[in-house]
Amino acid sequence: MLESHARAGIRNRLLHKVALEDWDLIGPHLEAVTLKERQVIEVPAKPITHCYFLEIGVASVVAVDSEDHRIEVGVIGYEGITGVPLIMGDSRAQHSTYMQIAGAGHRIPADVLVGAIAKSETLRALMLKSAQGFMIQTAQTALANGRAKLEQRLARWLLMAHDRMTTDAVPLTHEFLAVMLGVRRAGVTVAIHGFERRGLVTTRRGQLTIVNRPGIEQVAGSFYGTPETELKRLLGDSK
Amino acid sequence: MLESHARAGIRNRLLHKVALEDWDLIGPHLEAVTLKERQVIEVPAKPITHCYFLEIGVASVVAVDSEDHRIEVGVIGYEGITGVPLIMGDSRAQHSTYMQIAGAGHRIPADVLVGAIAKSETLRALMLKSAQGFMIQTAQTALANGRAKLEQRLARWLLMAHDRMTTDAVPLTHEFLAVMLGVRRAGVTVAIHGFERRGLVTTRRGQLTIVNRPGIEQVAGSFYGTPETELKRLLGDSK
DNA sequence: ATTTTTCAGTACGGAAACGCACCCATTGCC
DNA sequence: GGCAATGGGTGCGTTTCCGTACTGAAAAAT
Repeated sequence: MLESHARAGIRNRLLHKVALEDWDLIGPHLEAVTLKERQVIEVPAKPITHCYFLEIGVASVVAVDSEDHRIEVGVIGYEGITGVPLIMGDSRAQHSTYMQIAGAGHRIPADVLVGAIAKSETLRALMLKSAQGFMIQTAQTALANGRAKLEQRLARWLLMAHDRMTTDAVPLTHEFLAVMLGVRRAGVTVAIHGFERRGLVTTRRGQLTIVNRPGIEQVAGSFYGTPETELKRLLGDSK
Repeated sequence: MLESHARAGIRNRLLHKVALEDWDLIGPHLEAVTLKERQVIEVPAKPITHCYFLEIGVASVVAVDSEDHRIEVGVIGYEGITGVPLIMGDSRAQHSTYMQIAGAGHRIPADVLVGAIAKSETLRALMLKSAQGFMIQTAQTALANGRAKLEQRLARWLLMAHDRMTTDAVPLTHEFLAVMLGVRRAGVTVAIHGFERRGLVTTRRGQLTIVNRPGIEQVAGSFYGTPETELKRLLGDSK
């Protein structure tokens, strides 16, 4: 549980934006948690038990179909909340959600959040805008998947992860990057080499460090940026 | 405006599900409209003026970026409503929305719908579930764009359009199919030939007729079906 | 310290789709 | 009926990425 005065230490942008009047609905029910790499947060078709306000780390939302095709449809970090379907009135997870980069945050029981959203119009509006932000991200992912080259998609992903991290070191294997982008592992390896050669990143086994972010942004081009800009608009760019 | 007793003639599934108690918020404000091919419904970054409950026809929601890359992220027909961002508390359109297949329906002024959603919890829940359904569709599109072959994506699109049509004739040029799928026009032409050779469709200039739907479903495989199943679950399969 | 596992590097043939470009057929228009 | 515009068919070289698979290096396990 999180005391009212503890709000100052909150890094999660969404929690930050919870109105003072709404805080009693949320704050007392938050449970601080640490989240390991690959820790499962939601399983497709299973009820959502908790929603996570991340402080640190990156969660990956991955769509899976009946033939086991899978691809990431969005990432969630300190800017948002997991369990979007819950906000939409659906108690079940549609996608697989798990920590891609270990972190920490606060979680709230699903039923508490649902109740809070039902009670407070302002809280509901906030959550809905966050969900809308995620929707935009998913749409942009659809665009990138359909039209961007592997290299551009990789750049986009690195930038989105970087936005949600406090260091430049991305602790991920090529294998996992490949799963998220829906491409071959070897394809990722080759693309990273290209980045390395151009001085955009450095690599170590199981880790990649962002060296030249503007350079990566240039590679991603217009495939990166829209969801980020739109989220700022939705949640207000003030602070 | 639509009289209360006229509800029986409504084909739109969402309107159908509007509770009797909520009907006064909606019904009196509906305006019957016919919608031509390519008629614009929403323009990116512009305010949404009306939401459309389609009866007939198919609307296409297309994501566009600053470098003019574009791809369809979802379709809307008699099962839903346009203007999803409005339901999420956002007054501006994120994507380009226009009629892909001409039709008709009822529209409601944006502010009226927003007001109605604010007033009625049940109406809000209904609209949110519809939005959630669209979100699932977008996620599935991201999956298909990333992992499916052109042929599978084409099959998927045809099935989704067919679901929303009353005939088997899809009045579309290869050019437009190509835009929606984010591929070359010539690529669509070749893929359609393949379908034709296998007796799945027949074609005429500017038109394609679905002959063997099960065959097309087989081509699409698991890339088709999830959003459809989930929408049924969300809106209840009763009736 | 040795074994086992995981991860990254690399290669190669092939499939899928692209960019471009040209031509013909159908349709709409004056 | 003749002309312009639109839509469809086709070809070709090229790019991108896949499937598969083998290897060595680094890390983890015993």
